[in-house]
Amino acid sequence: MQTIFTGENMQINENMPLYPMGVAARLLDVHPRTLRIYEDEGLIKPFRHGGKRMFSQNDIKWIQCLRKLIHDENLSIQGIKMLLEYAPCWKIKNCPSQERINCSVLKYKGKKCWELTRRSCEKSCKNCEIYLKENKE
Amino acid sequence: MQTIFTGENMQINENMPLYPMGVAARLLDVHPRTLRIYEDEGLIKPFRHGGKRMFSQNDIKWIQCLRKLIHDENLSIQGIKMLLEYAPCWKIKNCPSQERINCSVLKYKGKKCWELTRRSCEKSCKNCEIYLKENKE
DNA sequence: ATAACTTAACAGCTGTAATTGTCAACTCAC
DNA sequence: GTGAGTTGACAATTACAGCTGTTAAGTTAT
Repeated sequence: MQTIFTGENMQINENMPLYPMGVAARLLDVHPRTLRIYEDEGLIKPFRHGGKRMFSQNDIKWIQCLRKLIHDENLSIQGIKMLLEYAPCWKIKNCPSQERINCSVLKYKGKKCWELTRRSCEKSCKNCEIYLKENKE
Repeated sequence: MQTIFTGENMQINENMPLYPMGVAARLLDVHPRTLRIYEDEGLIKPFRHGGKRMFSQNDIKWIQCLRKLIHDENLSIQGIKMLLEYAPCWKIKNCPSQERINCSVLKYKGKKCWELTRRSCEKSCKNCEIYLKENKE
């Protein structure tokens, strides 16, 4: 059984590309088509393994946020795209603090954080005010 | 013939409450109901003369912007409301400069400028970078 | 007191954005 | 080379936000 992880002693984290399209769609209870549309719109940027999309746990959580914005907050996709040019996602969503803890997207600072390479994002978040606040105790 | 303007030697300007509901609706080619909905949503704030709404020329122009955002840019009302918390209207619309000149909303700086009392808005706009840029020659 | 407007509050209509469905062609593991 | 799952590109469906229509009651001007 070969895995796509080639690293040695790699620890599992939220940014690893774990789920192929079908699994991600089932986890989110949406049609795979929907996820492809989100990608076309630039709202998500899953990894690619060969030609195939691979979704991380953070991708899943971000997509859950997206769907809340669309369905609970009545934002249009176009509106979300514009909002993301002015504010990072956690400001837009304004999740209650309970929910914030579960939403790891919040730990990353900057616009369109999911578009950053995970590695650089992971490094810089140590200095992120949100990250520090969430982890001070 | 009594007018609602009590001032002496008042000059006509874009912020005067000139149009009652029916006229405004006809100017904008929408149902009066629609304008009341915009107000309920907090997107416009027409003057009141007694109980009756009175719309200024700037109100009309701002509503035209609103309708473009909704119909041409596919923003939801909820999306516009959220966007206005992060950026002034002219940044959201990103009108071509030709259009900007016609849209006097652009001359006023600050969030939700149409919610400010016109008087204070008029005063502060002299220092507004946008206003200065538009009027430097 | 009449006419022409307004108001708020109900419900009904409609366009379309968001989502789903289907297809043939392809990758890849075993 | 078979099966399970993917890809992109077509179209069909559907849920609902935005808008309109209608009503009865209230102003205001003449």
